[in-house]
Amino acid sequence: MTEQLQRKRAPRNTLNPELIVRTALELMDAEGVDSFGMRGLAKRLGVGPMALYTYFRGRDELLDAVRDHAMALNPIQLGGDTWQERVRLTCRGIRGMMLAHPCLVQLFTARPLAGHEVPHAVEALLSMLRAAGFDRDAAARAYLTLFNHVLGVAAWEVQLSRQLADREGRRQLRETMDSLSRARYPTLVDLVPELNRSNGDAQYEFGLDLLITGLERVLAQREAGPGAP
Amino acid sequence: MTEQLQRKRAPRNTLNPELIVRTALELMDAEGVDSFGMRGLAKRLGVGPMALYTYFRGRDELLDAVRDHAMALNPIQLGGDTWQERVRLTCRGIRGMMLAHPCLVQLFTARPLAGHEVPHAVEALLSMLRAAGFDRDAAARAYLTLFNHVLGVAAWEVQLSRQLADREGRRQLRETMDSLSRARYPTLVDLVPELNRSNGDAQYEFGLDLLITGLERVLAQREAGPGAP
DNA sequence: ACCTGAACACCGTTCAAGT
DNA sequence: ACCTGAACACCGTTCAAGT
Repeated sequence: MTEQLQRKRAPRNTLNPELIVRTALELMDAEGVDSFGMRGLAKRLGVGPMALYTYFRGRDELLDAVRDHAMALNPIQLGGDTWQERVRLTCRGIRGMMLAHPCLVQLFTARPLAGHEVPHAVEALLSMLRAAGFDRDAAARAYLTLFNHVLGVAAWEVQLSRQLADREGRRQLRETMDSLSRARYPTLVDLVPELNRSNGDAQYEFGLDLLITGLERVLAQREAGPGAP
Repeated sequence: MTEQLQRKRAPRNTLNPELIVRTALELMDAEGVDSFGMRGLAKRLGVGPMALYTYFRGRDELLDAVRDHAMALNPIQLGGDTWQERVRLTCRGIRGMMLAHPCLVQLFTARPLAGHEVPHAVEALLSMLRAAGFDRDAAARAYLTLFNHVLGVAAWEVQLSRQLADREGRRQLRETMDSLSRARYPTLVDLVPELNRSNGDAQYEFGLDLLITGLERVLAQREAGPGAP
């Protein structure tokens, strides 16, 4: 046995950036970004808290590294014949990325576009919108709207599933629903089943359909614009 | 002078729930929810940290109270002739509420619909969608999509303005923009001005127009649906 | 009831030190 | 270079106590 070498303290070269990032990603996906801490990560890795600071300047830098790593794991694939299909496929890729690693939605909302992996998806969306005929402003705004929808639906899903994960969360949710006054909020109380049942995929597709329909109209008006009154 | 009474310690009945909530709201709007702490609030109020626990069970309960209070300050007004106008006006009301108190967007994303003020806006949107002719599922999904858009655009705005507030944030943002490779991301680099200039109101209106256009089509298809192939 | 003070169990991070 | 240990300046919250 090599017990003597691994025993007790001073475990040599057990750490490296990738191992740290991978373990941090696991912890964040499991417990959420808020619950993630340097000390907890260090304990999980079997080292002292300060060992991590050899590889990362601090918590924020580690968060960025985790986000880039998670995004690189699920590269979005491009394709599609029409611009509608291309937009759908890219958005679906971004959505898949976020669902594969739920902590991504929190990391996105916490910090704006930093890091090196975000621009890839952005470039893809912007270029296909421009190629479809949207002008500079419309392309920028369309991209922001689309990304916002993907992020928002994923955030809702992740948060809901996290809340439903433990007893206390379920109790709290049920209490909120039960406390709604049917006299004051008849429509809301009536639609509680639909609001809860509204699972991620259906909700995502519904909103994306609305946006693409709207974008088609923007494009049609722009093409007919200069010629018509 | 009444110096003797107010001096040093034991300041009698200086605290009450409303004062606490109002002060907490100010702090959150100014510094952000993450930076807000019970100890800082207590110091601001000139009391010990534990004085707050006489009125609120803990930090989370106080956050909920602050959200309810902020929402009650800007009640959304209803009106409009067509369902499109009604939806626009209600969404604009929700947006105004969030812009008046930026911490609201963080409080919304942190916890789902708890509290007593959220349901009012939800009921308003759901009932006008139902009255417009949307079925139960479509009304629920349309509401979620609309609310998500309003929340997302506001969150983007708030976060950006907070980042632009201090020197370090501006430097970091500029660094991110400058580090983008024009060779890899030509469209993105080209549209950086449009993406940054894309201010809140224009971005908000753009996305809302897309959604309403999409909803009009859903409604048209539903009305023509049972009769047409 | 209303507020205080000390204390507990946490944080992220700095500093000096070990190998 | 790579990791440790003690320590600092923070948290939210519990507990016992004061008035």
